[in-house]
Amino acid sequence: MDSPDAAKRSGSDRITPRKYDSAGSRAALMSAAARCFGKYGYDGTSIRDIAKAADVDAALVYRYFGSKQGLFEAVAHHASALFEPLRHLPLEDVPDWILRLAFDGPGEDEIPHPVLTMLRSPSREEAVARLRSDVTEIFSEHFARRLDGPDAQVRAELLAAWALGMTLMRLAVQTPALSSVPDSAVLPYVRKAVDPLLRPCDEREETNRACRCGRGGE
Amino acid sequence: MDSPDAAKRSGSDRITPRKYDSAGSRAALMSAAARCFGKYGYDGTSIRDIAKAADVDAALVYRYFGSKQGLFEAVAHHASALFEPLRHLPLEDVPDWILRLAFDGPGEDEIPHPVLTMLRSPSREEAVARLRSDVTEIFSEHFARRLDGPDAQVRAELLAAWALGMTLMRLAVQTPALSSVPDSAVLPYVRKAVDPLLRPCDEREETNRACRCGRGGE
DNA sequence: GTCTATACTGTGATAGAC
DNA sequence: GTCTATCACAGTATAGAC
Repeated sequence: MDSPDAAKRSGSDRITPRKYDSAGSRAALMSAAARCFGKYGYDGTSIRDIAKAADVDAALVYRYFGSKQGLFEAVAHHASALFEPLRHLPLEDVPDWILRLAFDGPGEDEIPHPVLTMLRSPSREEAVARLRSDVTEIFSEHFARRLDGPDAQVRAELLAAWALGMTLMRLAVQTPALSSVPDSAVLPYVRKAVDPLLRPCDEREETNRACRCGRGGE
Repeated sequence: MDSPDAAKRSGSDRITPRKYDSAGSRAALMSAAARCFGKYGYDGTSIRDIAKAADVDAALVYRYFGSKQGLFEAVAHHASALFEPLRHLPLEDVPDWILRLAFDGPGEDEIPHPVLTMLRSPSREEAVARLRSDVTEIFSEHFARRLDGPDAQVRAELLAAWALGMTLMRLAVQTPALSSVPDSAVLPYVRKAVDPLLRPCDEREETNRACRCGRGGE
């Protein structure tokens, strides 16, 4: 944790106080902060941790972001950006999109999934509240209106639950199959499991429903 | 949070250093710790927070549990206890059980869901690792062996993902419908969505389908 | 713009009085 | 068994030198 070369000096020497590159320092801080907050949560990461990971002085956090909270706000992206496409997505594309929602996110070293960051930062109540309102607005309200039949809101939230569960199994629990397998191996099952949620009831056209296994495009 | 009667004195006075009730103090600490760790995570909870919530002196934590980590270990129950019934559960009962897994857990003020506690305590790496190994052992390994057809491990983990997603939508994201509706309103949809994961392929009763996947035995 | 030094608070942990 | 006092340190944050 405190290895001698932790600072990762630029090879030779470094008497000058780094380059004078405010934009670079700012970006480095934000990148490191996103990683740390996502991995260890808000309370589990200190300003010094972030600064060290960014190879930048800790005081710069306060210069550029005012406080630890300010930095968190700056890097805790709204989850709404992830969910936005659902607004105008044809219903038949929803299963595939749900799958990508869970599988497209970066792996481990890159910028972490915003939902994971918020779940791991329960003390940032505003961030959790924002996640709740984002999910509610897009799934429970907007998308539910596009669903025919009863219990539309429940079904819409079950859809979100499905995506959330797969995401966390991959990124947080890191279960062997889901975190290693390509999304193509999961797609058919997601399609079949999500499908009943999108239809009004069970079998409205039992003959036509037949087998979607063979077809389904691609 | 700091109301004058927060201490909840036993009615009249309290000059004596509480009752001499080691078992009671111990239990109060464990109960408060479970709540706090579940709500705010390991790093978001201090020993003094727990002691105050339990109306017990903070030093007793070290007397009874040795350290903060010790207390966490004592209250961070193995998730395996929750999953254990899956081992000998008839396949047709699995959908209902999955639902109860997500809906039976206590609401908000009682002892929180162990999975939520672990997700919110990323710095207790052993706890997270134990959750992973529990899920892996019971779902990916044991239960997957009971599933016919290909991709049994993926399907078993998708089942776990489904339960995890519903649980977190209710307890962490607190989405309006799922966190208020009774489980009976969700049951039919969970049944239909989970069902395809339990069967080898697509159709269950329609035998004359032109499904290219293997045949649905049974 | 960058870094050092430091103030101040909160935290985990311990010793010892009662 | 319970509680007070306290230590050593990590944490956020600020002031100011360079």
